[in-house]
Amino acid sequence: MLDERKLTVLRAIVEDYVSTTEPVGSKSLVDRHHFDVSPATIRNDMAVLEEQGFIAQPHTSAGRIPTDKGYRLFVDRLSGVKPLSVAERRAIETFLGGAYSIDDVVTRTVRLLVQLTRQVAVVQYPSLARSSVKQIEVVGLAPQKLLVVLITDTGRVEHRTVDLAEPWDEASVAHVRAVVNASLDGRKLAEAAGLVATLGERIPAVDRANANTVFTALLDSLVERHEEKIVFGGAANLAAHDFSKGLRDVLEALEEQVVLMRLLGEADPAMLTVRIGTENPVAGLRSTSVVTSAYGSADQPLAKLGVLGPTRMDYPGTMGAVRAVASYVGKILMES
Amino acid sequence: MLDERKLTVLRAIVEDYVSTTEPVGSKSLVDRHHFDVSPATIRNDMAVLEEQGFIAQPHTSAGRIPTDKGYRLFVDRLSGVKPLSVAERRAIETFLGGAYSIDDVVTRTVRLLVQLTRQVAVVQYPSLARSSVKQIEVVGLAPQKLLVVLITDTGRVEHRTVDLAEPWDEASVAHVRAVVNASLDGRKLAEAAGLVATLGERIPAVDRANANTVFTALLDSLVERHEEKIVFGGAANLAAHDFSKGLRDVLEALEEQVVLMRLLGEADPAMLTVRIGTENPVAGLRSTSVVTSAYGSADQPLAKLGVLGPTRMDYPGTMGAVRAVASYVGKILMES
DNA sequence: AATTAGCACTCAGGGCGACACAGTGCTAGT
DNA sequence: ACTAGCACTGTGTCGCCCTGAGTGCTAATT
Repeated sequence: MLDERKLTVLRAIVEDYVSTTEPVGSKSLVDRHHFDVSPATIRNDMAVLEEQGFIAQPHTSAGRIPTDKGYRLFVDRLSGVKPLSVAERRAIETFLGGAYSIDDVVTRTVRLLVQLTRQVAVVQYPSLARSSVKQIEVVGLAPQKLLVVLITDTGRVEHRTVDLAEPWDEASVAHVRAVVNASLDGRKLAEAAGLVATLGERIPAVDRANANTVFTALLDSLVERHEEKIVFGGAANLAAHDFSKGLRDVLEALEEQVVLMRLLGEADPAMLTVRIGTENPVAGLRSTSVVTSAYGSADQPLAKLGVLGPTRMDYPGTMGAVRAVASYVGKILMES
Repeated sequence: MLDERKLTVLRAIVEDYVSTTEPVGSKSLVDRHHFDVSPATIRNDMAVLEEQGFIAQPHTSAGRIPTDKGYRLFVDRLSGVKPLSVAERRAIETFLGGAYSIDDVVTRTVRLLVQLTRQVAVVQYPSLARSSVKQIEVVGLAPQKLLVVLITDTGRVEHRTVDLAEPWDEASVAHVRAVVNASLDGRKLAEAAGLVATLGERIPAVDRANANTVFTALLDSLVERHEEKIVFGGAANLAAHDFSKGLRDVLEALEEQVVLMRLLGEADPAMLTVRIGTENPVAGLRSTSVVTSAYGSADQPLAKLGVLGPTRMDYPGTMGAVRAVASYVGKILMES
């Protein structure tokens, strides 16, 4: 029922609308793309496409714009992923290569995606699930204040300050430090978290209270849901497209960690996923599309990242950028 | 030349305009505020105020709106700082009290200010200028990769991953660690930074190359301009006010660290400062006002924070919130 | 059966005039 | 020094017309 030409028409409509932002009519369609048929024929095709719900007209005498369903078909069957230019790939490589810590990798990735797509970038911190305890430091800061530092073999550093009920003394702290390092060194974080509870008994009764406070903080660091730490950037690009009223909602959504979680969370971890307009799980983002991908190795994804923009976006280009960046970020983080 | 009543009129205009968003006329002015004179008299006053540049009319037959100069006078002489309610103060205290690390303090502060003022909050990370080296860790992550961790006595933790030219061995790393800790422990960061250059000679020639790479990373952590790390939040609140075209510029400015630096940097560190509209150093923010304050102790400010909103903002309220939050944040951070 | 030409139809957008209205500035009077 | 009264001015809005883009339909053509 949708022959070859109708699909081509749909593709043309999507492409034109994305680049011009204006409803596209039969006439301009045959002009810009060298169709061998007359506008009237195209109109018939468009009527069918509209009936099927792939395109719609804002008002009677206007051209057509793609519906979410139309974009969906476009993404699924009518377009591929546009590979980046060699120059772009190289730029990504050198830019990300210069990162000197996880936080730096994440913020650079955001900037990179913003730059590449001129839209909003969303990047989730890499999961600590596969990390192991490398070293734990316990340092006295003040008479009743300690700092607990957790270092993982993946180069992550987590820390907590701890307020104690009673003053600490050097020997006890050293002992606590020795105990935790001896028991937890080399363990996976999850594993280590399980062991924390058993550590109390190795501490002399007098120091037990303080030690437990330390253990609590440590446990906190070990189980912290890093997946929930998500950063975004490029909000200024939203203002360019005229969300008019919706902008408020979009910005609000972006500032809610929980919302961002859902946004990335429900995407298939194995591949590039595209969520178009109303397909979106978040109410405030019904007028936007999101392209997401996991990064890390294929079988062991570390976390996700993505790009958000108006449903009228350059899907092939955005997908290309997201895929490339995800791939490089994964590489950078895995080689440690 | 500006008698008592004229000032009162100006105050009334500012207050009304801030709350209604609409130009205010002589009639509504005498209605809402119980002036004992007729609208005509007020009109004369307004004519004078306009002549002096404190108010303006968008078009001939509209009411008046305050100019930047008018807001300036309002802030300087016609209004005070509105203290927060007891409930609000308590909320601040408990909310910030729950923070468990510097990063946490900063992000909570942003959220707090956003909540309190319903505008955009900007918070600068506390300076490390007064911190001293507490401990330095050097940990091997991979054959040619190390992690350098710097812990300060103020509970800050900075880290860098280092890629080496040649593989490391345990003994050398231990030696490097011992050397840096022995030489730098207890030093102010600036001081320590100066000493790093002298450390090379204490390392055996064979390890010199690797050690220098470590030193570079360490130096980097020591001198990193933390003042330049600035976080903001509440962008959604911008959409509420109708910046129309300006919004783009404002968002762009907010995403530029450098711009934020200038924004906070040029404010008087000793007290609450208000920068109104065109007084603003940043071009894109000419339609906004910024209320900033330093936090930390009075003589030793740690950094600055502030709130940004449309020139038409509730100055007394915003100033109250900024002052209160700055005070509490300072308290939290200084008690360590 | 598919395509095309021709034509009537619809609707957003822009320009125009009329009107109401809010708010002003001025003048003359208290 | 204040006020009442009044003429004046510019915005916003409503209705109107017109234009132009783009459509859908029908009848003719391949």
